[in-house]
Amino acid sequence: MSCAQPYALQLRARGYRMTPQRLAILHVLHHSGKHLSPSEVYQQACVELPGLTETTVYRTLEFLTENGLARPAYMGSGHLVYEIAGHEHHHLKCRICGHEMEVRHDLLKTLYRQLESESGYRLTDSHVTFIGLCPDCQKGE
Amino acid sequence: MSCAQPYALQLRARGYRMTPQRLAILHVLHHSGKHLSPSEVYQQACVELPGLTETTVYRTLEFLTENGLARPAYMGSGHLVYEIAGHEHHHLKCRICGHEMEVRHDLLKTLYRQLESESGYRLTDSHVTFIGLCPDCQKGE
DNA sequence: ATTCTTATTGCAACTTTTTACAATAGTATA
DNA sequence: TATACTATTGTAAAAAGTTGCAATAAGAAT
Ligand SMILES: [Mn+2]
Ligand SMILES: [Mn+2]
Ligand SMILES: [Zn+2]
Ligand SMILES: [Zn+2]
Repeated sequence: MSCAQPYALQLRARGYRMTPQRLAILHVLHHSGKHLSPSEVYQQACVELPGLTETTVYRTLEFLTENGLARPAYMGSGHLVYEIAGHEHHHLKCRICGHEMEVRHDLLKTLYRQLESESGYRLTDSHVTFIGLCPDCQKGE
Repeated sequence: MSCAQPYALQLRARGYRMTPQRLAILHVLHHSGKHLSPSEVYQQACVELPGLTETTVYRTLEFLTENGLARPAYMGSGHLVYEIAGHEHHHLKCRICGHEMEVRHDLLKTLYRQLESESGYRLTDSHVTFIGLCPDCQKGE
């Protein structure tokens, strides 16, 4: 529960409240380190906070996303997964074995600048997942 | 219905069948040109083919995706939308007004090569959506 | 034209996700 | 510490999306 303080402050600064539900969900995301589906978040957070509902989990994940504490990732499974918002990164996933690796955001910096100057948009966010064949799975082709 | 021939051939070459359901759905995607949700596809295709079911629409959109005739896009709404698979492109969307524009795939070519050499993966696909503020919406900031 | 194989569909049941609204409970203020 | 304000939650119902299976029909073979 020691991870709570900074999150509480961030929320309060924006006029929102820290609640046992948000705390439990943040705790799960913070200590898991992995990508979790809403259902996985629900199951794990329920242990810490019995009575938590799935509705609240969905709402909270969206809320945390909007406030920069969580990040959704569309990994091609057709369903969103979530992770705690630490360093900004993207994903590269093997379409055969499912192996995932992170893509540093600075690899996209040049592209970002190029896009901004071409389009006139100011980029603030992106959903980026690359899919391919990992070195192992390329051998079996 | 004149758009059907090439699609039918592509499917048959892979051992699959062309059906009135697939034809109606392809027809909708082909002539819409826009991104459509499964529900929009269902409603429009139903006009051409009464009796079509939503189950079939979901299954067909996934089938067409796997076979390269349709492409899903995750536009940040939390729901997938689909479009006919023409030229390869990505998307840039304004988080305020929702305005969308296309991003040419060749802008990502350099990044693709860099990623492949860094990771050892062979890239085959990607889900890429950029989000930001369009020129108009930047003024109101 | 008829038969055969099996890919594809519709149906019904199920799971996942969203929504509306009244009850609850953070937190600021006195 | 008690009070007031309203953000947040749980409940129940609806909507969106998935799955298993028996019936159907596309297309190849005869
Ligand atoms: Mn990640
Ligand atoms: Mn598009
Ligand atoms: Zn692999
Ligand atoms: Zn805009």
